Amino acid sequence: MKKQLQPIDAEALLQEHGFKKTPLRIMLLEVLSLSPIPLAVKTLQRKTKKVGADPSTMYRALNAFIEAEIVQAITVDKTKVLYELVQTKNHMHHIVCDSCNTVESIPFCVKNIDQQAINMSRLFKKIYSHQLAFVGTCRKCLRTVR
Amino acid sequence: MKKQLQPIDAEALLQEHGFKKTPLRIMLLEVLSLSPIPLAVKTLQRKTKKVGADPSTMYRALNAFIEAEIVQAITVDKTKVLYELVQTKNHMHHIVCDSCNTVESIPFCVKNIDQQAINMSRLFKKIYSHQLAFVGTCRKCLRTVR
DNA sequence: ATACAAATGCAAATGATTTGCAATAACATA
DNA sequence: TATGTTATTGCAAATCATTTGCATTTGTAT
Ligand SMILES: [Mn+2]
Ligand SMILES: [Mn+2]
Ligand SMILES: [Zn+2]
Ligand SMILES: [Zn+2]
Repeated sequence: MKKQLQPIDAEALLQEHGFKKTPLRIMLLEVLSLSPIPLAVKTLQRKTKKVGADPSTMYRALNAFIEAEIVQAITVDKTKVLYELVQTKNHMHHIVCDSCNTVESIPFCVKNIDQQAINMSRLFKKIYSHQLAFVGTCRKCLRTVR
Repeated sequence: MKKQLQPIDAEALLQEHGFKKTPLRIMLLEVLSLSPIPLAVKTLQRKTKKVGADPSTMYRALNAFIEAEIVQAITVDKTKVLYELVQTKNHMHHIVCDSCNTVESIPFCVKNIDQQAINMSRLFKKIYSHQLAFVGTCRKCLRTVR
């Protein structure tokens, strides 16, 4: 069965975190909540064009959300930053196409992965989180590219 | 037992890849090969100060090495890019301290992790690589910070 | 309706990385 | 060892994403 995306109650979420309910921030959270994949700033700008916000406002909103842990930035490689809502239920990992840069989020996590890492570490004795990203070539690109 | 770091034969490596043996590139590879952790550009600039290279030269060298797959860039979060030699023997994952940003490389990999990801993917049927980074607070910072 | 703080737009600053180009250094080979 | 070819370098300027200062606007509580 396919995962159903629920539009978030953006206004409620903003209120919970003490943010004012502004058009951009509301739309930002809605766009993010309706996306099955993490989105680049450029994409977010395009998708929220209707409320016409300045780039600086966009960045300020995203950083405020990250600070509040409503949103997380995932960095796939050194040139690509993507934003997604923090999903407390099931955290996500990602697969990136090395050809078209398509990103797929998958609710995947190896059990005990953190503990295994700890066991191998000299410097750490506790881990709070981890980020795992896969790189491959998506089916579409496999057809296209050679 | 502690992992022994072998200084690499930088000149041979450069030759194998058809690079000219210049002072900066030789020292860059030596510095990277002697570091137990991936290094930031600033650190590399400091550690290769003796050969006095322009930043643009440093970046050109690093990008050439990445292109040649001698070096890989790992991106821990959206503001931090680190470089390390590609270790064909045992690929690395990383643990980052959320306080002091210390990075530790660990030769750790969950078996079959790629296949498990594939099984959950709609868009991909093959994965070439993955990057896994852990975040915690290192022992030193646990003592220091509160 | 008023008052205050948060959020915004705009322009300018920042900072890391890249690029064009002329000068230089490395390397092959004569 | 001298010479020619090409990769590599330094420098300055360009680029690009992101951040910041500040005056103005907007949201919200009273
Ligand atoms: Mn996980
Ligand atoms: Mn691995
Ligand atoms: Zn693709
Ligand atoms: Zn630390």
